[in-house]
Amino acid sequence: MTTPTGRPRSEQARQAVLDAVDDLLVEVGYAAMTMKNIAERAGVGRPTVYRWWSGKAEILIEACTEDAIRELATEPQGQPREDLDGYLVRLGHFLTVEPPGLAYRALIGEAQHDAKVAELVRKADLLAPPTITVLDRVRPQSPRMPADGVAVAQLVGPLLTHVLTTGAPMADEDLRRHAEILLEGWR
Amino acid sequence: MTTPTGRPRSEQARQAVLDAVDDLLVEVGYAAMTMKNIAERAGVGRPTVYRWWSGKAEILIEACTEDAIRELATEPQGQPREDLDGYLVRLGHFLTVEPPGLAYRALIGEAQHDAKVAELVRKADLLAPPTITVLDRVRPQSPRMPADGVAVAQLVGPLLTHVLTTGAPMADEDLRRHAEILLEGWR
Amino acid sequence: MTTPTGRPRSEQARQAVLDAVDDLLVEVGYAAMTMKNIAERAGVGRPTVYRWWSGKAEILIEACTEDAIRELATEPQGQPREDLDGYLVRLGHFLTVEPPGLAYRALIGEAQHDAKVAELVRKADLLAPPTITVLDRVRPQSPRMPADGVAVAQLVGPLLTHVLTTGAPMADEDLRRHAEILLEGWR
Amino acid sequence: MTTPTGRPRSEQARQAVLDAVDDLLVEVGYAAMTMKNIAERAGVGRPTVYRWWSGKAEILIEACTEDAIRELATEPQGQPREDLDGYLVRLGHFLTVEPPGLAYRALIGEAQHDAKVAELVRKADLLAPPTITVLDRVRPQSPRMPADGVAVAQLVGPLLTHVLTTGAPMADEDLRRHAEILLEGWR
DNA sequence: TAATAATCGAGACGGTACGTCTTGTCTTCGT
DNA sequence: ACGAAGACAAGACGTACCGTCTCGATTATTA
Repeated sequence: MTTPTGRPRSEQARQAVLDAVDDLLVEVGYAAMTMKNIAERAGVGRPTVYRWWSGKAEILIEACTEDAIRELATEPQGQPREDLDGYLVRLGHFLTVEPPGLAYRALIGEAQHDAKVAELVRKADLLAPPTITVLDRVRPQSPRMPADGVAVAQLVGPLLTHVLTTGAPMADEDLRRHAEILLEGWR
Repeated sequence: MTTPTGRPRSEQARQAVLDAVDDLLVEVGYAAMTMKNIAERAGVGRPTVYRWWSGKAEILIEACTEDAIRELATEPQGQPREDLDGYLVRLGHFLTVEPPGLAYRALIGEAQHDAKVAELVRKADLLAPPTITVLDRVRPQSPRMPADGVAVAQLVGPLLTHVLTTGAPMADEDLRRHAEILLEGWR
Repeated sequence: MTTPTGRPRSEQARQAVLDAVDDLLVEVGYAAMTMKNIAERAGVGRPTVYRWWSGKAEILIEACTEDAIRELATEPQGQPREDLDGYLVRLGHFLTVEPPGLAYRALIGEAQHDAKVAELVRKADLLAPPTITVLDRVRPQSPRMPADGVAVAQLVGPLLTHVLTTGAPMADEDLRRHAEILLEGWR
Repeated sequence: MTTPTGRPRSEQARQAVLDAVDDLLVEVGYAAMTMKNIAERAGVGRPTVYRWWSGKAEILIEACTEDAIRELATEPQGQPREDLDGYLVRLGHFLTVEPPGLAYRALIGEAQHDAKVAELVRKADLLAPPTITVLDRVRPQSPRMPADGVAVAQLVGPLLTHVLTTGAPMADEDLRRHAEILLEGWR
């Protein structure tokens, strides 16, 4: 066992960087966010940022992971269709309006250009936990629902794809139709 | 009416740029591809590139659009499930191995950071035409299949999402399961 | 023969950089002068500075060489002693007050740390030409005056050394004494 | 009167720093010597270095002052010319080959950029003591030799200037000529 | 024999210059 | 008028060192 020596990491600096990234994402967007202005906004030296994160993607994923899970929690509804439906509407809003959702999209985007970010996104697998929570509610009425991996993809894939390729959420009506068909297929 | 005077645009230069982009995408990837090295690789002045395209995304979309549609065409199979299934396998390969597929993913990625690219991607809507072709084949046996927009999303969304978030295609077995459930839901 | 192609070097940018260095040397001194603030002061991109000069020493030597020769020119005096004496006083002032003289000292200083600068300083040999001009005037009365290299060193060496090690010029009285002794030794 | 309490200064740390500076000067040169690598080389914390010295120049002057005086001591020769001559050859070697001599040149160089270092160099006045020792030997035969300040400058100035501006010592032949002329002037 | 206090090595901190890179524009000459 | 070549201003990149700070641990002196 080695006792760490030297000055300990400043939790204040860490939090300032995470907050700065949150703010900048909203204010200027992912593309215009640079390691330089993150450091300046956080009131932190640039090397301090590089000491703990290798790029803006890594900071962003740390900044938004917890938020995402919390924000996607939904109350159980009476009916399976309402459960799925409500969740999809919630998710559509998350991905097109809320900062952590926009951050997640930016990260998926970056992942297509950078293998390191791809690995981070793959590991974070942000949507799986809240989606599985919802799926578990409808599982009793859906005996043919496939394994989690496939079921999650079936539920959120169409919506996520639509958002990523058009920038807009699917119409509520279409989401309802989608949920209905899936439930039918899983029955 | 103005008859253009002076030296006309060089078709040779245009083609050299498109070829350079194709090559560079494979050799160095989207991120490392710059307007500078595109121009150098094409043996063309940088201003010539900027004169006709506004950025690498625009060049790329011009370079790969036609290819995509052609490469995703599939032969009709005997059974609906085999039609969908074969197409999905083909699409998985396209998105993870073939250059136009990788280019499309890169463009979707860039679209998350750049509204102008998002617009290009939205307009190109690369996957819809070949997907609709396939859907039309199974439509007779799928009376409850929703409108094209939703149906396309339901079919390819789970796969595309999986590729974009993990970098790998879905397992063939999972694709089969997915097609089966959808057909059930559409029946 | 190769005709140079592309946009030619901007003489305006070159002059702006040389002027900026002159100004900054006076305003903030050699140590605080950086490639960054030279570029900013000149209203020029940093790469433009690096394209033509490798460091501030190289810019400075280009900026002050011509000035130096011109500023050290002295009128012939009636007497040999007055010729040497007047020149030494002039040189003391040059080295302790005038910008090109301060620049030259800074360059000699830098030369002790950087072999490349040392080479530049060696080649410029700023003091030799004006000093030889003066020596030529007293040569008729100084038959034993040694070769230029040694004579220049004997005349200006004591003063330059004094300035470099104390920052101040030698007292006029001491300069007079020095010139007198040298003339005696050369007679 | 206050007797200092607390842990006393570590003489071991002080010596380690001085040794590290000596080594680094030879190994990497003055320019590449940083407070950081001095501390690392000495196996000492950076604040410990800053606690006792304000910069590398200050350390260097402490590290080499004593050496210089000792190393420049020369045996009395029979003849005045041989006394001066031998000393000048010795000094040329000192300034171009021996570490303390190189350190002294580096300090004179730094002094042109930094007033604080200039003050240190001015106070150390490294060459005066050994030079005066030699001058005293020839004073009996040199009734017109001026005051120490001027005489020292006259003797070593030409050589030091030559070394500082060219990096090389003067030719032995030229040194001999120089000494001869000075003695003539002082007679 | 404690308590006190200044030192020590280690290393993170905010700051800033470094020299390189790419961006998109411009200028020049040749086609 | 368009082509290539390449210089231009701008500014982010990631690294290095600066001098300061905050640690826990050590080492004398003082009480």
